[in-house]
Amino acid sequence: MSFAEVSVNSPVGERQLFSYSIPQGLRAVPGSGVWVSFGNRILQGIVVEISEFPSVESVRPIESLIQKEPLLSKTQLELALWISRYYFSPLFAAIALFLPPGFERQPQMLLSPADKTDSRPPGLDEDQSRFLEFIRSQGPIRLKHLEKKFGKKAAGKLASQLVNTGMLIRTFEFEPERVKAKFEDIVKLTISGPIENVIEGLKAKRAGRKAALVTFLGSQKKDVPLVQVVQAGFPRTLVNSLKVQRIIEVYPVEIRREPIDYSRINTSTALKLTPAQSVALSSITQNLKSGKPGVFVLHGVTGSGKTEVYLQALAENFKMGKRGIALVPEIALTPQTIERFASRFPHRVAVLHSRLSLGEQFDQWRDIQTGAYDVVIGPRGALFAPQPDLGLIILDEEHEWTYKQTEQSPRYHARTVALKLAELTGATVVFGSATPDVETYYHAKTGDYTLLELPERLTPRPCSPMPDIELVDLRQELKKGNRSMFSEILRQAIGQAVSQNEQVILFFNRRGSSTFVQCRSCGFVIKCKKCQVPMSYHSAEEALVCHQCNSRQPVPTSCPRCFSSRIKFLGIGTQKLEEETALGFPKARLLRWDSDVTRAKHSHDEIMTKLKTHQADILIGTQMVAKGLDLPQVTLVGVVSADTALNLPDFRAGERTFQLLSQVAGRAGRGDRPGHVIIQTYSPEHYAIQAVLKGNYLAFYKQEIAFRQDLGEPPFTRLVSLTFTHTNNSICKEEAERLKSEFELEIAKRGIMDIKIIGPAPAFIARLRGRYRWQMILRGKNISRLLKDYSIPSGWAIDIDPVGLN
DNA sequence: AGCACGCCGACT
DNA sequence: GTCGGCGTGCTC
Repeated sequence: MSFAEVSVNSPVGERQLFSYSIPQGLRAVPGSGVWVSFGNRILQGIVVEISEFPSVESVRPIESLIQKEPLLSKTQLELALWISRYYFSPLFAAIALFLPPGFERQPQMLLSPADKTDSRPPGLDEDQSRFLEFIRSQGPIRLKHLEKKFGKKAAGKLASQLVNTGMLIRTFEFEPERVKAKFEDIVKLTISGPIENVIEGLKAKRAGRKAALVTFLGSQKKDVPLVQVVQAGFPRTLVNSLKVQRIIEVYPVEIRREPIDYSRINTSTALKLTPAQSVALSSITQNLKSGKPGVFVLHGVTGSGKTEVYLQALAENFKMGKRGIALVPEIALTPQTIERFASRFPHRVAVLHSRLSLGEQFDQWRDIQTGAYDVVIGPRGALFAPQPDLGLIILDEEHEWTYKQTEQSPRYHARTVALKLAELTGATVVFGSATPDVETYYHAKTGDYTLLELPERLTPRPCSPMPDIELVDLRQELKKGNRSMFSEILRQAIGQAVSQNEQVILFFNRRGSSTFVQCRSCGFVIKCKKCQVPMSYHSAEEALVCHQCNSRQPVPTSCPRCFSSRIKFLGIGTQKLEEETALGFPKARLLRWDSDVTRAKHSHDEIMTKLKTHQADILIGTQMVAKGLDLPQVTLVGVVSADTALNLPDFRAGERTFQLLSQVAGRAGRGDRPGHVIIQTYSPEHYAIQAVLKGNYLAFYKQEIAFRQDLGEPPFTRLVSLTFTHTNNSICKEEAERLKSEFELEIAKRGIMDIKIIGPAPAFIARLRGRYRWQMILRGKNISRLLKDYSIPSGWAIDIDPVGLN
């Protein structure tokens, strides 16, 4: 007798596995999806292991298998267990990453009347009677519907009262299956002997249309889908009557919903590589051949041909009978990349992302599992595709923060998980970027990863060198009395570009823009005296708050450094920028692009089309415009204020600024006219901005890594962020402080030396959806020693190796 | 999540 | 005295 240890789809706190007996004849193996009873409900679960002895005395049996084949492979299960341990996430949440799209189904409570009689039992109050009568008139009904009619709280209460008195019966049912395989009817001729005989026979019976249909079918090389038959003008009834006559047969065939439209894509072949590309490719290929895991950092500026290296490495990988996964930061912004993959490997590229219909996702997933695709491309979640024989994992633009999942547990980083997956499968990993993450580059420098450099920009057109970049010191502009958002230089450049029928991008970083306070005369930013982090303005309190130590100070009326009274919140948004641009350049056609605009589903494509067909002259936008736009007619990029990202209370602010500005700069001069970039800033001397000016990653890296070492930030330490949320601010604060002292006690008890607790303080996003948020950061080399065997109290969200401000 | 158990305030 | 508020703990 053996038992199944099952991870159930229910928030079960500390307990991760539950033992169930395996009924005779039921083939449950690790990875099997099962239905199990749990409390009074039936839930989905995944068998994690088979054990000789159950963990408790009395166990219940597995109800049934969800499907015959296991849903997770051994490797996937192992990776899920690792993710759950490393990121302190519930096991099922980690397992769910690997499940087919639409798999998860929640149980729903169903209420039905206990008897058919219309008897009115005594002792019911008005609400109860009304509730009961309603259900009796409707028949069995979902609690969800009743909640809509009676209110969530009232419905739940009335339901349990009436169940307890025996008036109602409570059962559970599952949401209907959300996706199914799609079938298509195919028409097939089933005649023996020469087709002419049949046609003649039909004609003799004056069945001209039937004869025509048979002729049509006979003229086709293959069996014909019913839709095509109907399209050709043969009515369905005609097909049916031929079917009755046994002249044809209609059979269903499962069809693939394929998201890539190949009708618009031309096949491409491998390009000739530059010497640097060849070196990079051959060292990746060598590793592929060795079958050992290896990690490469492909560092190359925009346009240096990283994608070509990916494509040829994938081709080498296929030659060895292996498959690959290629991750991109955001699918919506990388249609060109997908097209390049699809044109090189026609019908061998799968895409997986949430914008596909569930049906498309499901079909892609299943076809990937059967080995139909040589490469899967998608955002971070594509890493969990059931790609067999994995040999190569690519992360394009590996520095992008979208690779970190932040909103939902497990808060994993695709880069970290990719390394673990490679370790388990023996796959080769390639991290590509023009501005590698400082931590990644550090590992490359110290020899943990292999560094591959692509120094030169490929110049297919005779004159498209790197754009020239110009800094504008906004303090000087103010001295000259220019208070507008445009410096004189930028204003002139925009005017000139527009008059020459060229396109302009104005980049404006809105995030956190209204939270810090800066002197517009000398550029001084008010920072916390203890933490040296920019302080955030809180309008509710009329105060400046440090988001690291929670210290406060009043909003000053004059600059503490130069005593100017022009001290301001930098609270300008894209809308205001749009207004000012419209006023300054009345003839130019403007287009605004930020998250407010692109929330609508197809607006992205609309904007791209408008830009490509030059229906707009000036594009105004936030971070989105920095990525992946390949617009040859853009000659000028203006960065309205480079300082917003620089002044976020985050140690990665400098890195973020460097990455963003480098990316934005790369948008200019992609056509045959040279590009020009103008960056407006109050801190022109800042090393991150200076490095952008010189286009020198290494200079930035050296400075940044020195700072990280001095301040004891990653990669020299590790961070863990803990956030507690509550509707009541003081309860929230209290709990945060309670956990801090608990940690301090634990640190002392375990004798750990090098952990620093930062905070607790209100999180950068101090209030979200009506709930207050308090945060504390653990920083140190040995955080795992503290968190090992430590159970995080409920209500806390834990983020291991956090990125950005949350 | 759902549900039971259990302990304190406003009612017959 | 009781009904019911929601805090805590359990589900193989």
